[in-house]
Amino acid sequence: MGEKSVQKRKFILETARKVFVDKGFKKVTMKDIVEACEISRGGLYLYFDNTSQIFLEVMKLESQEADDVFSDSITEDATAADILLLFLQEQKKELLRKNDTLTQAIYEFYFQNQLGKKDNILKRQFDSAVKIIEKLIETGTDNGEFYCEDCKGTARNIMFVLEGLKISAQTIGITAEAVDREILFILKSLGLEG
Amino acid sequence: MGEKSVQKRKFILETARKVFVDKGFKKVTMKDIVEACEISRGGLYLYFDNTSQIFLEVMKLESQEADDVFSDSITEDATAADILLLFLQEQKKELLRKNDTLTQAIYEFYFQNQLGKKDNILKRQFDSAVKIIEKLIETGTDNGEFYCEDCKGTARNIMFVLEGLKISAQTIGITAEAVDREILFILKSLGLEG
Amino acid sequence: MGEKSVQKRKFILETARKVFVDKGFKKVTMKDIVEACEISRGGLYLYFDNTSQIFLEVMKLESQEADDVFSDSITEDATAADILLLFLQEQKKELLRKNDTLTQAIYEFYFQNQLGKKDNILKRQFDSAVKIIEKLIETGTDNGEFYCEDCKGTARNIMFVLEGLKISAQTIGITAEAVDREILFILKSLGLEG
Amino acid sequence: MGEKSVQKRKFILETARKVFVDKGFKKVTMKDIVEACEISRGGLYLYFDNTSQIFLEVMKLESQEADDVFSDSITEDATAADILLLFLQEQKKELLRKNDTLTQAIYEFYFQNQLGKKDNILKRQFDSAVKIIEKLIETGTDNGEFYCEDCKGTARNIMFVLEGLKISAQTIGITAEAVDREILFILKSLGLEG
DNA sequence: CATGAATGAGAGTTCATTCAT
DNA sequence: GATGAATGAACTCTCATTCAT
Repeated sequence: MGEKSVQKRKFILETARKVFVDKGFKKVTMKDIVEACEISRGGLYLYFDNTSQIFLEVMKLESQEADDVFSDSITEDATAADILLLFLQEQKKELLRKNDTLTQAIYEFYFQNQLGKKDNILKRQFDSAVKIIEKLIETGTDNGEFYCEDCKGTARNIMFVLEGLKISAQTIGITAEAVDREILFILKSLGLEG
Repeated sequence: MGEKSVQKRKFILETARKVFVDKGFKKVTMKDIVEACEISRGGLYLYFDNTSQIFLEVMKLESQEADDVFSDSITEDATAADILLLFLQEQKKELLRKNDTLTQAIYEFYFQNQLGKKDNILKRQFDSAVKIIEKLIETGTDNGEFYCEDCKGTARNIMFVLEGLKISAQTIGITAEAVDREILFILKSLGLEG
Repeated sequence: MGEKSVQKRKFILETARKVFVDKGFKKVTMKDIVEACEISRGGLYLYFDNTSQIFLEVMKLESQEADDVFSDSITEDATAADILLLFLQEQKKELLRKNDTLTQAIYEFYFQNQLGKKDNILKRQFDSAVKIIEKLIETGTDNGEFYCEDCKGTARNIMFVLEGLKISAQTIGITAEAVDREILFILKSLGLEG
Repeated sequence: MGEKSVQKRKFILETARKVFVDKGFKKVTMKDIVEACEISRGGLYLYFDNTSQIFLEVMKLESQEADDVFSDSITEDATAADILLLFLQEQKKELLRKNDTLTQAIYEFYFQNQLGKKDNILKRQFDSAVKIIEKLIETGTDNGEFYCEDCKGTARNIMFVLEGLKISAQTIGITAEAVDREILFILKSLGLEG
């Protein structure tokens, strides 16, 4: 595949992302993507076979970029509490951002595609997030910033709460205040005052 | 609509439930339900106009039955801790029951139908569950069974964790052990040993 | 058929008439009529087999009533010119009455049902109208009210103009002024000043 | 849409025309046209959305061709009487041509689609025909070919008679002799002997 | 006589996918 | 590589008509 096609491939994925954000996963047809990209019907098939394949690639791109953002935000002189707070604020932003998230599409995708454990990007992301938070809490506890008996358990608890908030945001709706309340609850349980 | 059709209506809803359990919400067509019920194409339309309507009715039935089960389990001589434990065990069972749950379909349904706050059964259920748990924790705290500073906050936290577990079960998959671990974590935070 | 069924039959025809006025002929389904009559689906079939049959009967009723109205209007002391004028005014009213006419339905019906010459109520009505007008003109000419060389030809001409106005009213639309203009033109050609 | 599809588009319209001639307007389904064209179900939808759209285009084509025929027939040395006679003979042919006319379909179409005054091809055609006839009669009167007091009125009268004949041909049926009779009547009223 | 549940044919419409150019 | 016309399967929905009660 030449330089040109790499460009086009990327263009398709970026455009498709918008479509998925708008419509979720299942509702999106190859036709939708063709039209959004303003390419030919057959043209899309030169690059991708179906919407699942496209979506997987979109998620790959997405998670790379997310990682980059996260890495950047960890600076030398930030305390564990700072970073945890930052992380939670990021999550809050994501949660409440109704109109520029793949969240719904991702859930739908995993509903449809029971890919088991392999290739489950979502699971990898969840597990790695747990580890990072655990590390943070450990560090913070060692520094005397937090108080925590079961760091791993707490990390997991935090992640499940966040998942719960995320899905609630998509189904029953959730206010900024409700998110704040939950974050505060977490912080208090770590002995912080938010 | 006579006695007979009430029966048939119920039969359709029960059959449709199975279809939704199998396929989620979006994938289900009127044709799927027609075939599952072994009735005629037009016959289904005598009772329901579209899959959304059917699904709403299925959920209504479902939540009535769930309420019944729950009410029954609250006996005179059960302690708050007993009931809370029972509730969590029920949730665990539901969580792990992969092949007989509407969970996925429900999520999909609410993705598609942004019904706002009215008619959102899910929200009503969530809120009422929070209240019940709060009450339980209060009672338990008064009785000296638990220790808890912020009963409402804890109740909410529990529910969000459960939501997080539920969606995780549907997307990244979750083991019985993982659920136990989270339940234990909750109980410990209440000063119980599970 | 008992007294009761005769009543019901008539009720159905009267209700069906309204439906045909509203929707024309082709668009009307047995279901439409069932619903308008608020009777059972099967019930309608006890009286009529299809919409064509119903429509024919509606027309029969209609033409009986129209004849009655017309007969009544011919009084002893009316001049030929009076009666002709009256007839033309009646036609004008009918033409412009957009929302209580079977006209459209009748045309549609005859489009669909090429019943040849037998049973063609429309043709019978047309021919008899020509005869009546011819008679009127003859009488009027004898009385010196009109001037006319070819009475039969004039009568036919008048009827075709009226047909042309009727169909135009249903297709390209027509104003009261346009109808008046045509009536005046006819009267002038008879040596009258309208 | 390339060169090729323009051809196909035209092919579809021509084939659809035959279907409309056969069946009128309302009865015609997309399926009918698909089958007549021997193309695929989806194929037709690439070109047209529904039968109304197709019919409008068929009429457009039709009226273009009709205009061409008419223009051709007006030669340098023809007298007004010649042209008027020719026009009436054309109309007669059209009237009596039972099996190759869109007439019925056109009426049905305008029954269904109360397009008001805009886009009403029929009205435009009627009005323009009136003007042409008026001009002819004026010219003929100036030349001493005809005698006529109210040229515009006469032109309108002729057109309404023709409309009346046209609809009568479709509903009550009409013979060649009847048409001749009416044409003769018109010509006589212009002082011609036909 | 009357009801209305039930059936099944058939119309409209949309897309994934292919393939000649 | 790229196009977009073409196909056909699949879905939704509506009714005429029948028939057990």
